[in-house]
Amino acid sequence: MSSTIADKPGRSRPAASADDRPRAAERILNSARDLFYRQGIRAVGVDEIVANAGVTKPSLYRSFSSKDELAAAYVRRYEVEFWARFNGAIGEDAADPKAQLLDYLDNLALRSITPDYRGCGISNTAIEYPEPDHPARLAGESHKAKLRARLQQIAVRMGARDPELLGDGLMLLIEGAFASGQIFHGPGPSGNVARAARVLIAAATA
Amino acid sequence: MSSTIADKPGRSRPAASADDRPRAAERILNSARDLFYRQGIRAVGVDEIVANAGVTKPSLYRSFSSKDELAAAYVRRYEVEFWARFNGAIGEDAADPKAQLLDYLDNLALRSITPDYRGCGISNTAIEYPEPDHPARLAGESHKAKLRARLQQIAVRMGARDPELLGDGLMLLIEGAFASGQIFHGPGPSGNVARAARVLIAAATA
DNA sequence: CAAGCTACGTACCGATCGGTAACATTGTCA
DNA sequence: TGACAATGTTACCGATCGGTACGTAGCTTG
Repeated sequence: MSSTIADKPGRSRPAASADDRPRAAERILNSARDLFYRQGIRAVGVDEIVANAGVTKPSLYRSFSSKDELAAAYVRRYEVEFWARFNGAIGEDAADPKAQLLDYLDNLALRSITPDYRGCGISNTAIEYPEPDHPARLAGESHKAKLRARLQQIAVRMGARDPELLGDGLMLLIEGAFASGQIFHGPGPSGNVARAARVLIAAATA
Repeated sequence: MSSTIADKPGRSRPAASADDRPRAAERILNSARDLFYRQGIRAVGVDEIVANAGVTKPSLYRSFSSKDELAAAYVRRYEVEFWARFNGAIGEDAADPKAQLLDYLDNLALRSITPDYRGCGISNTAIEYPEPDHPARLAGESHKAKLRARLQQIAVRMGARDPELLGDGLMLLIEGAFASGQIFHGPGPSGNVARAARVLIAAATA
């Protein structure tokens, strides 16, 4: 996958040390994931990342060529987690895509009204980095294009008259929940994302 | 309004110079508005702001106590511009709130698919500053609460059966357009925001 | 054992960050 | 003319930024 992360070195197990604690690169990416998601990428310095990971700075730059590349690795990893959750709720061969999508949205609604909710790490990253050639943004754009296509495909399987319109409507609701979920304190508009989607789906498939 | 900005000093016109060029505080806020919106707040240094404004750093700190306060002033100013646009499309006493809201959304759809679209400066700011007591975030949260209430009020006037649900659905679509409009390159999901809203409104008022 | 390699740490770099102190200049008004 | 408000000028501060040169511990293999 990502050539940025050191994979099997010479032969057999290198096993960093006698203990089986994860290798530096993985600890760094774990640390970056938490800090980037919670505070934003620009708000977190590389010193904080390595301190939180229990490693030192050169270890970071041996596995990642720059902070920008680490941010891109963070986005790619976030995408894996996203699809795990999404596909966990909505199987590719779902018998009832509508019910499964609404399951996902119910879950999103619940998460989005928790106090420390921070929305989608990928959307947030794209907002932090408008430069069109930033590696993290490029990874994020590719992910969002996949999600849009996937929602359109689900709309087809739900029998929508205009699948592009329904897919985009669902995409807007989801992105809206990502954003407003981290702006409102108590239960905000994102708490109604599943209900709004239900209305949209019903109207689009009636 | 904002006590951060120097307002009428002694009496009559102070008029900084013989020329009628805007005062330093206003030039700085103009400069910050453009740079913050286009690049994000954390990405822009105060040196760049003052250079772009044609003033010097001490002038900035005479009118704004910190960069964070300047960011808050930027949000408040952005809010004024937002309501000018919104209320320009949707009068408080609109005869046909549905048509006027769809007008606004048509316009939003058009803007959101332009190449350099950067979404809502206030949403972006809230995403950049998750700290709950940051002055710019506080100003942004207050604005979004007002917008939510306004959309709910419009939903009432449209005769929605469940105005909170319709208002929140519209809010999610709008925030979704803000976000995805700056993620997708060509025409993305945000291009369908007005159509999706039309479907939602029709179903909610049928 | 000694070479060689991998994985890591110590210490440091120049640049930039937000912010300030002290003083000079200009225009307005009384 | 003299006080005042507003801005510019210059130089500086400590902190933090992303990034790196270089040394070293420990395992593996001849």
